[in-house]
Amino acid sequence: MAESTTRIRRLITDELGDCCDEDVEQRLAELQSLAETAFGDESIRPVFAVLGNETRYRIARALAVADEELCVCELEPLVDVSESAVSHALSDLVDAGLITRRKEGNWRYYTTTDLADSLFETAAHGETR
Amino acid sequence: MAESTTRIRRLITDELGDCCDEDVEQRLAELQSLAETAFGDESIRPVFAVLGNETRYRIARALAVADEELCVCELEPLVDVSESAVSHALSDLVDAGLITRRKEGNWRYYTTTDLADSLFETAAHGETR
DNA sequence: AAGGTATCTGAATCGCAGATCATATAGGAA
DNA sequence: TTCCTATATGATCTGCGATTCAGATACCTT
Repeated sequence: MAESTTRIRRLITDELGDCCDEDVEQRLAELQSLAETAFGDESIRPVFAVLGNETRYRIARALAVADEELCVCELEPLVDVSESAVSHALSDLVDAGLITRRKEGNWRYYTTTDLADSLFETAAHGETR
Repeated sequence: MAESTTRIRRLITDELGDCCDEDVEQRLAELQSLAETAFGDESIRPVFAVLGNETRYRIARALAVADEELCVCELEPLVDVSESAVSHALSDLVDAGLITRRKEGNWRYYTTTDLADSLFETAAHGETR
């Protein structure tokens, strides 16, 4: 603790020309409050992690681009992994809230959720609004 | 090839009641075209992968929430890893286009790009527009 | 110049994520 | 029921990613 604040103190000194203990306390308190705001809900992080994998990304992208539901056997030729891997990937995507599953007989039809669609759209042009 | 189309053929038969070779060819061509559209630009995937890691996610979130630039020594207390790990994480975030670096003397100031801000915003309410 | 500071970078380690294989489940047809 | 099909799940293994350590770099002060 004592050691961890020395850089912060020097930083404040550089920025303001001077620095007292109170300044350090205040900056640390600000950072603490920042952390609470920023890390309060980390439920979105797994969504990014799921889309970071090539197999899952490709499946999600294919479902987003397709204007219809696709079933497993249609997705399999699009990625270069086993059928089992596709199934695992689909489960992960469903768990992350990025796609939905619909059963019909032996076939399972998948499509993207609004979350996935909006993330891809945002990522595509990279601007807010 | 011959074996990989049998499920597709059965699927089309189930869906349309009948299926000829031409139907299979057409569906496969559609999937091929879908793949080209969906996978044409995968430059965004690393962005998701970068944000999937807790350390990098937290740093990016902190910078997004802060209404000012932050330097490394202010970010370090927010994550529970070594200073070196923070530096690695920052490099990865810069490479992904999620944050920018500004030098000032010995201090490096970081802030988020529009891409990061819009991705967090989109992820937050999970809808397009 | 020399010494100190903040940060970065490369090498090495280690744990976990992502793949496959084998098996389980569930629905349909006979 | 029994057999086949499509998909899911569990176990296992292996390569890669995330971290740390050690050293390098760049900037400032004296």
